[in-house]
Amino acid sequence: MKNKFDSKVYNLVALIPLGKVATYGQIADLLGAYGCARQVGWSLRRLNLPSSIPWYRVINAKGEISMSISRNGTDWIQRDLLTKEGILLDDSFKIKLRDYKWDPNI
DNA sequence: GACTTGACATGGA
DNA sequence: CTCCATGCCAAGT
Repeated sequence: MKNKFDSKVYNLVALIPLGKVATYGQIADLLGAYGCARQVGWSLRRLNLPSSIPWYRVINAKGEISMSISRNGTDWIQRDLLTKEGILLDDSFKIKLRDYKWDPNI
């Protein structure tokens, strides 16, 4: 929580209802930083594990899980957590955004 | 201190 | 829907 940006990201991500997912674009937009989706991921990337934030509910616009390089192998854990929450993936390992996309209370 | 990379989004092809 | 190129901002090297 270096700046408000990070705090907002965590707060917003924490507000994502269980069984729902949000895209970086939505998070960034709600933060008022339209186009700064990368920073959203950056903030999470720095403080995800030591936090109780459901970062795994945040995915990219393609509906895929944001798995990067061997993040200690937490990439598959993310998929597992999502599946446990009822967020199933299709054959292309893509989340059905049509059904699981979070509807932010504007 | 400057350049490159990064868990992305959007628009065009 | 997928792939390429561009833009945003900050951290890492």
